[in-house]
Parts: sequence; structure tokens; C-alpha cells
Amino acid sequence: MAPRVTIIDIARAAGVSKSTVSIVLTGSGRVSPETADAVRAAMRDLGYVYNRGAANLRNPKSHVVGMVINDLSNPFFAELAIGIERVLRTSGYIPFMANTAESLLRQSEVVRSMREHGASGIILCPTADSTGREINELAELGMPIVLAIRRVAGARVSLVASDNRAGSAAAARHLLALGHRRIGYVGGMARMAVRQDRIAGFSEALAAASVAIDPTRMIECAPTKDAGFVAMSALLAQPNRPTAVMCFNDVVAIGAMLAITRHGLTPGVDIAVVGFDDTSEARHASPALTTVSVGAGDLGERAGQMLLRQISGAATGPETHIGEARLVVRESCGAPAQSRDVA
Amino acid sequence: MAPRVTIIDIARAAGVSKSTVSIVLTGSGRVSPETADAVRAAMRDLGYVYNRGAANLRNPKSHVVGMVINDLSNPFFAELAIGIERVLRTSGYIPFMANTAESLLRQSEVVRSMREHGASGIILCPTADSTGREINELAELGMPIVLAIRRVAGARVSLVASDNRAGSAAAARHLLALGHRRIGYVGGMARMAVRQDRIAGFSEALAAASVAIDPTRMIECAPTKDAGFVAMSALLAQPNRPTAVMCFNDVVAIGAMLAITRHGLTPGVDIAVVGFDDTSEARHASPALTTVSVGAGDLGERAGQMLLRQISGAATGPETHIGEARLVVRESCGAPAQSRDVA
DNA sequence: TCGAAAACATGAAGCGATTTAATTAGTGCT
DNA sequence: AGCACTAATTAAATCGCTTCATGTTTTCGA
Repeated sequence: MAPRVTIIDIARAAGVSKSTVSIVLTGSGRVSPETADAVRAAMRDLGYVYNRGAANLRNPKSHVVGMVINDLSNPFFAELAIGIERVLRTSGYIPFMANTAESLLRQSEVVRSMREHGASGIILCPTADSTGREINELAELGMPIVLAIRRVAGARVSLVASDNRAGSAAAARHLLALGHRRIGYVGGMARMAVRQDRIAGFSEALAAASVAIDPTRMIECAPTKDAGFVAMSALLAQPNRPTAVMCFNDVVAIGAMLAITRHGLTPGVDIAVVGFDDTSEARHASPALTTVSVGAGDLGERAGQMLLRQISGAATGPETHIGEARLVVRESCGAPAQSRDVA
Repeated sequence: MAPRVTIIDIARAAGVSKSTVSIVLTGSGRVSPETADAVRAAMRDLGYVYNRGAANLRNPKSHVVGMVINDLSNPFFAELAIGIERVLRTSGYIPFMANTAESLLRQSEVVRSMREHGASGIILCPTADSTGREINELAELGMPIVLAIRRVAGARVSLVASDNRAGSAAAARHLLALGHRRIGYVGGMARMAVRQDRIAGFSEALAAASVAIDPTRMIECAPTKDAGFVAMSALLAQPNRPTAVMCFNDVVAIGAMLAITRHGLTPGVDIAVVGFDDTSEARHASPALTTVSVGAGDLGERAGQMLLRQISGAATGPETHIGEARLVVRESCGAPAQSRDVA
């Protein structure tokens, strides 16, 4: 292990003081072009690696921000993360990402670690079991923070999310218009605010059509494909099964469609299925999934911008952006198979 | 912005010296239980945040490792990343992830940033245009590094990848056995070693069956769904179009199937399609995609373990793990639609 | 030719932690 | 009581870098 090269080594090699090297490094202050070149040459020759930790010690403004994603295996969150990265990076920030896999413990670890490393802000897609208390604690300690996608009850911080209520209501109205009356809801955990919002929209639409909700057709499950499969299978085992299901999100919907197929039925023909998110998987599923598009990448960019505003101090308090949710009708509700919106 | 709380504040609050606080923090040395409790209480009360940068200054061993992913929107890499994380995290390391979106510039930035932050190792899924020189430079400077998935010509570092040659050969033999003779290859850039390996297997199988390769049916394109769509469209516009195509990976294959559908043909009936990777999207595509399974999560875990060995010094030199590649036959090659392997 | 203002360069202090050697207090034994 | 030892605690040096006040030159108008 070669001993670390420091600015002192560079200074010696370039025949200047370490102050001068530092000025070249940071671009603060004036330095003659020749000197600067000599310093840069020395850095190249010696294989110098800047020590950000040491720098931040003296000058505690870092350009690192953290992105904490709850489920990277869900393409929706992957797209969101990419949108966030796009914005932050073009603004000169280095976004570091971590996946919590829906574990609150991991989330705390990761957030702590990011704070310890001097992140100047965090974008958090909270785990399903996050509470407002934890999040407020963070914010109160002066860490700029933006919640993405998942509202958390009681959290008084900035939020970027989609209009879950309106989106779900639109999807439910679509199913009602197609004549469905026995409609189930699959996925999400009851404690998740997002699920509450989506179910509120669902209920609202059903109530407006004077259709009663049967609580036995509301199945909770984790927002994953496998859990969706299991939950849908349970629903299918019930007597008097629904003719349509709304799913918490696309991955649950895809799991549900799989279960329907396994049960010897055809999604879109025997049972209508609607998802939420409009991931690329939804477009390419079989049948193509009717879903609610929220623009994952755009939401990510919004979240990035919002965080930058928080960090720069331009934001006076917590902001909220609720993105539009648009129903995208494809084949999984009985639309003709020649597809209206495949790309 | 509250002034930062340091161990000096903790020391004062707990009525001890900062050395004692440090000992409590690191667990080095002996300290009486009462003192330790007092210190911990003070940390809690004051909202202390450990400053890793300062600590690493004096004691330069960090538990941070970097994962650099070339395309997070490809579910294959997402699964890989999750596998890596699983291993590293259970070994007490904090993996920070960054997405390069196939940009070599971003890759250099990200790698540099990780070095500057004192990462003790890096797992790199290199961009398509990475060269051995850059990677060797990193390694020679003493940074433990493991290349994942993508071999880079000339790089003398550890590697975890799949048996691209054998996997492609098996897929090609499958197409040949189904009677196909005009077989195209879609996707990947010619400069990518992975593509070369996969095409080697493809060529080998065709040669063994005395089937000639038509270079006009070998279409390069970026490994994305959109590029696959465009490339396949070009192939379909040719006279005497192929009856089967092997694709560089699953996302290209899904794009290709979409192009086939758009062209008024049916993938799996009019044109056989094979992918590579076996992502979950392949299983749920329509028709379900015949592909080569490489076990993304497992490869990720291997890569994580290999990096840990490099960091601990247990590895004497660069290691290589080539994971098995297994053909998974589904419907996109003409198998009956009632599916053999859907889950 | 002189003095003021620019333009560069540097020495020393300090950021928040770790670490080593030194100090203090406590214990058992003769 | 005196001595040897151990356990608990601490002072001081140090890690790599930034910053500010303080030189040291240069430049240039009058």
C-alpha cells in the first residue's frame, strides 16, 4: 500500500507552499498560470488523490447528497432515481444512492451513514413503516430533506408525490364505466399513507356510483410481484370473486395477472386488472397493463430541484409538489388486444 | 444551522476528556460502564453526529465501498446491485451506489469521487467504452476493484461474469434445432468484450451446424429497449429477413419484440427471439421471452465476496469467477403458449 | 524615481477525530 | 505501611486540508 500523497508532497514537488497547492485545488484566490501548471503536473505525476474528508473538516460544505431508495428492484423507483440523479449531477452535486429494501433498520443506518459523511441533503423514499417522528427529527437537526413518492403521516418536510387519490379515482371510474361492480383492491400495507390515499380515491369513485365496497376484497400485501401473486391467489380462492381488481402498483398488478393466469383465467378477459405507476414493465406485460401514469423520471427531477432549493436556502419552508396522475388504458381491462398505447 | 456538535461538546457535557469519548465511540480501550453510559447519554442529548471524515483522517480505514452501475434502468443491473449490497452490508460495509448511464465521463467522476471519499474498494460495471488502461491505473494505485458482468479487454483485475460464450452457443443451438437457418444478432456495440464473447458462442454454434453467418444481419445497437426497437426495425426492413434473432440482452429483446409487433408480425410465431440475462421482465413479456439465465443476484453476491477478499488482503491476485449460463426456453421461439416456465 | 496598489505566495492556526504515552487511582500482598 | 501492578483516564501530537493575515514582488501612474 503506497503511502498517501498529500498536498505537502505536491508542494514539495512543485516547489511551492501547501497553501498555494490548496488554492490551485479549490480555485479560490489568485495564482499565476505557471505555478498552477507546475502544481497540476506534480499532482498528475505523484498520483494525487484529493482527500475530501480533510477538506470538509475545515470547510464543511460538501457537494454530496444522498438518495435513499426503498426498493430498487421496482423499476418505478429505478426510474425515479435516474431522474433525481440527472438533476443533481447537472447541478454539480454527487448523488450517492443506497437501497433499503423496505427495511427501517437499513434506512436508519444508511441515513446515519450519509450524515456522518457530511451529505448536504437527502432525498428519501421512505420504507413502508417509516414514521413522521424519525423524519421530523432529521429535519429539525437542520438536514435538508425531501420525501419522494411516499407521504408519511405527520412528517413536516418537503414532499414530491403523485396525485394518488385522483389517479385511483380515475382508474376506478374506468372500471365502473366498463360495467364492473365487484371490484377488489390488492396490495400495499394499510399503514402506508400512499395506500390510504389511493383507496380514498377508489372509495370515492365507487361511492359516487353507489357501488358498495366489500372489505373482504381489499387485500393487503407488500408492494412486490411475489406478494401480489400471493394476494391475488387468495382473492381468487374466495367465493364470488371480483370481476376487476385495482392494484397498489404495477409490480403488484403483474404478480396479480400471473396469479390469474395460473388460476386458469385470462387477465383482461375474465378479470380486469389495473396497476399504478406506468413503469415500462406495464407496457410490455401480457396483456399490456392499464395503469396510472405518474411520470417517474419527472417526479425524480422535481425532487432533485426541490432538494437543491432546500440546500441553497432558497426554500423558506417545506414545499409540496403533487404531480398529475393520468390513466393509461391498455389491454388488461378488456380493451381490444390490438393495443392503443403500446409504446 | 445549529453549530456542529463535536466530541469536545460531548466530553464537556459528560464531564470527561475527549479521549474518553473517542474510546467509547470506537470501542478501543477500556472505559468504565458508568462513564460509557454518561458519554452515550450526552451524545443522545446533544444530537451528536459522528464525523467520519475527521476520523478517517487519523485512521484511514473506512467501511465504505462504491458500486458503480452502468445502467440502473436495466432490471438486470438492478438485481445485480441488490445482490452486491446484500453481501457487503451483512459484512459491515456501507455500499454507496452510483449510476453512470453508460457515460465514461460520469464513470470517471464517480470513481474519483469515491476515491476522494476514502472508499476502500469499488465494484465496477464498466461503461461500454471503458478501456483496460483506465481500469489498470486504478488498480495499480492500490484500489481493490472488481469488475462485474462486463469484461474489459486488457484489464488485469478481478472479474465476475457469466459464461457468455457457452450461453450464447446454447441459445443458438436451440434456434438451429428448431430449424432456423437465417438467424440475426441484434444489440450491443462491437467494442464491447461481452458482445464479442456472445457472438463467439453464436458463431461457434452456427459453424458447427454449417450455417453461414450473414454480416448484414448482425446489427449493433446500445443495450437498451429503444435501441433494440430501432435496430430490429432496421433488420425487418431488409429483404430476406431472418426467421430468428438472438439479442444481446433482455431489454434489447423486448425492444425487438415490440418492433416485430409493430411491423405486423408476431414474435415467437413469425420470428423467434432470444434474449440474455433472464430478468423478471423476460418472464412477463408477451410472449414470455426465451433467454439465458445467469443469476444476476448470485453474480452480485460473488462480486461482493470477491471485493471483500481483495480488501482484506486474503486475495493474492486478481480472481475470476465465470458463472454458469443456462438456457431458459419460454414462448418467444415458438414453444406452445401454455408456457413451460412462467414463474 | 517614488509610493500606492495589484498580484502572488506563504506561515500558522484550526477543523474533529484517533492514538500513544503518561498520569492517577485502586487493589492485593507482604 | 510500602510496593508492584492493573485499570481508568487524559494531555498532546497528528491526520490532510483551508483560510486569513502577513509578507514579498511587480506594476504603473504621476
